[in-house]
Amino acid sequence: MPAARRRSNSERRDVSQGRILDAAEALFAQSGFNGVSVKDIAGAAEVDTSLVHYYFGSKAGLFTAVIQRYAPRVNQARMDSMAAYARTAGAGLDLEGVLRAYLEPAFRIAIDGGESEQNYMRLIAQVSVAPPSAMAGVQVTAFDPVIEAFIALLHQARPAATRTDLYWFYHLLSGAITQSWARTGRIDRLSGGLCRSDDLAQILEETVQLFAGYPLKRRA
Amino acid sequence: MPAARRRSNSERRDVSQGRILDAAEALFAQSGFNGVSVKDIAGAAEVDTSLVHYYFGSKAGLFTAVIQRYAPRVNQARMDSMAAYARTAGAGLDLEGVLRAYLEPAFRIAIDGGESEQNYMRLIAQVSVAPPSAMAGVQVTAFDPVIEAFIALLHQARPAATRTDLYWFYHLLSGAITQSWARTGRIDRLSGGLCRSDDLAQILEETVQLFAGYPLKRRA
DNA sequence: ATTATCTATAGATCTATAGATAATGC
DNA sequence: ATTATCTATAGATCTATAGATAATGC
Repeated sequence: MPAARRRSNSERRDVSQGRILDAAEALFAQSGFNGVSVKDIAGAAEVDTSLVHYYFGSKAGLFTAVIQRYAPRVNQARMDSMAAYARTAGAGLDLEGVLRAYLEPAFRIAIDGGESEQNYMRLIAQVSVAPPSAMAGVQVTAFDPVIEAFIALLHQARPAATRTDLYWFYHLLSGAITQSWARTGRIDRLSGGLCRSDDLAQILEETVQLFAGYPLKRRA
Repeated sequence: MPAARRRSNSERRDVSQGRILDAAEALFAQSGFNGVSVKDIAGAAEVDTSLVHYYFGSKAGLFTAVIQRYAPRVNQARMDSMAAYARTAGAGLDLEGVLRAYLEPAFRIAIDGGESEQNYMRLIAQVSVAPPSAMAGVQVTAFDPVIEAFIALLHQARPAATRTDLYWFYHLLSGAITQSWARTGRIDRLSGGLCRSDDLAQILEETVQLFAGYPLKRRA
């Protein structure tokens, strides 16, 4: 039996913060901001309650830290994917390609990632439909710049569409995605098992096919 | 000044229950089940806290009562609308018509109704994406039978589609609707005011147009 | 006599902090 | 010396109920 290894302060810090963030992410995703206590989170993370306040200041601060943890990774993956597609497709850029370039990275992170990434997506889904007051007043604006880039690409794929069209299109698309991230099991129950809400690869295809069919052009 | 009118017990009961349900609906929609206290609700309803327990037993019981209040009205309106459409359209039944027959009634209730109806829709939206544990364990199954009827009509409009196709279609549609009921103001901010998330009449049109364009037929 | 409403409070829980202790840092 | 962790607790708040009072019912 080896002697207990000496851990540096930054190691201890990282480990504790990571445990707290993982536990908070899972519990917030499961029960919402107000459905979980700091004590619950500390218990799940196997640290003391006071340590949560030591590192994150307040419960709201912890919530914000959870939300912000993977945002840069998701944003970067989307930006890279859209840039790569725009480059390869050139003038042949189309709606299906743009949709796939935007949607695929986040789905890939959820599919390839572990529970943590999936809890994160579920949490983002809830925050997306909740009024700010329900979730510690956290507005999710971290993804906004990437959405602007996505809208710009959509415009290239459908030059005749108005900006209003494009934003409504995004509104409906984001709703469909939110529903999928949430993984409530509702469609499993309704369909009698034909569809599985955790089959993200399938959902990605369904989403692309449905939304790629839209003319995105103002009716008379 | 007239003498204080004598109110019957059933009147007093209805008034108090109604005030409590209205207040609960508004506050739950704004802050979620766990973001609101019974005291908050009683205060907004201008009744005593203990009256809430007298009429609804528990906070969870009140939440369930709120959810169930308008469900029959929404269900009945949808069933009537779909039956009427199936009758008039006959063999000429198409996807756009089916979508409109299913979607229009709930939108109409929200558009023609007051704040209460709109708060209700917002609450349904949140419950739809929340795991059961986040919302007093309330699963929304009240609408399930009507969804089955909708799926059956969809099948008539797209006979070649598989049941799996139809359920995925419903999954994505319900996400879009949920996002719209939630009225988060997000699309208003993103679009710089071009789109308004409380313009339900417009959203109904956008939703019908987008989803009616889908071939709903298995790809190769 | 029954139903609706109010008063008062039990008992649990929650967020947050002050201050002590135990590690690592250098 | 500084940073991480633990102990103990303040002070607020929360759900729920027991029991009293004030209405209506008949």
